[in-house]
Amino acid sequence: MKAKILAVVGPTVSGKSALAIEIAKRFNGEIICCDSMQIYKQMNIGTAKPDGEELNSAVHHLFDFADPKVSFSCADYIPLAERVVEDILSRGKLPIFCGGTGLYLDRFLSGAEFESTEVDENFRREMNAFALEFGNEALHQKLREIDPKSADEIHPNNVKRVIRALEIYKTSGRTKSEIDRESKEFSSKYDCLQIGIKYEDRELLYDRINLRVDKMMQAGLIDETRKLLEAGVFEANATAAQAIGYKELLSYFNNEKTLICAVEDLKMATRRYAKRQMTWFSAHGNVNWLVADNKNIAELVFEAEQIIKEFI
RNA sequence: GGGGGAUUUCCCGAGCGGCCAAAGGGGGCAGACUGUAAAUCUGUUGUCACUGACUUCGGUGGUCCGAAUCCACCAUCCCCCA
Repeated sequence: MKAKILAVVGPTVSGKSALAIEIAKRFNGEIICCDSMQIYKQMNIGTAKPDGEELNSAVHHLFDFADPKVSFSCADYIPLAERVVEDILSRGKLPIFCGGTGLYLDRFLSGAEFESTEVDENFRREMNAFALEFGNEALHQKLREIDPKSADEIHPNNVKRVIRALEIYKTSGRTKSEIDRESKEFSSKYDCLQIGIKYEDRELLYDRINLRVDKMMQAGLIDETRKLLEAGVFEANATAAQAIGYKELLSYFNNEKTLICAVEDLKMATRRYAKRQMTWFSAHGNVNWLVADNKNIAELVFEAEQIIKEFI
């Protein structure tokens, strides 16, 4: 019998955090961050991290602990999440993943053991230079020679992925497609019920995004960005520097854009992100969708409760 | 009052007689995603009965076998001279 766990997923701004807290209260649960950006310290406003009051209303794990200057990846996340889940289960509580980073959850639930394929920054730089000089197709051809299956699956223009596939071969001596195939043989140690929040009316979701961004600005996103800038987060080229919110405001600091334009960019980037998340979640995992249009939190909680009761 | 330049598909912007439903970019929409994922990449974007037809390039009328492209007038905007 596999241990039962929960995950609250969905696009940004859909109300996952609030729902997860209510579920935690009702089912003796503890929340685990499944968001690639809320894990970082010093990034509170821009990542819409749960605030003090929310953090007090349920136990939260893996939020606000990583140094934004240090690169953190999915690979780092998995073992940490594993440890936290086991800890929560050992205390007889219900682990509840909450967050919009579909890849992290997906990789965690796959149960696959990770190969010790390392990151090789020099190799990445070298390959990038190669692609710049000889073209994306030439780089892709290199991949085709060692791993035709991956070459078929990765578009030549997706240089980042092509390089990663090459890097896997270089550091592990095995091809990406081989490792992928083996990883499929693993199955999850957990029985995870995924609850998703979605808005059928896109306008509604986009209105929420715009409102949230305006609130972030009022709450001091500019100052928070300035502090990250001064701390050198953006030069570090770390994962945290990719976070939506800060990088858009950078063009304002550099006098490339007016503040109004930068904020518009931020809203747009958030909308696109939300769309990518919806695409991901509708294609991965078995999500039980709750339609949030015109519903208040109490109604959503009630619907979620029904589904969870049946699951548990 | 006189002279010059503009007006293109949701936006910016190429085109300057046929190969134009109209380059390119942005945005929109859809999708992919297995150790960088709030990242990266792909497709699509006038309408339809969609290997073809129809309507579009400020407006109206011309020239021509044929016009977004040439001419005339009108409208709006910009610049220069007074």
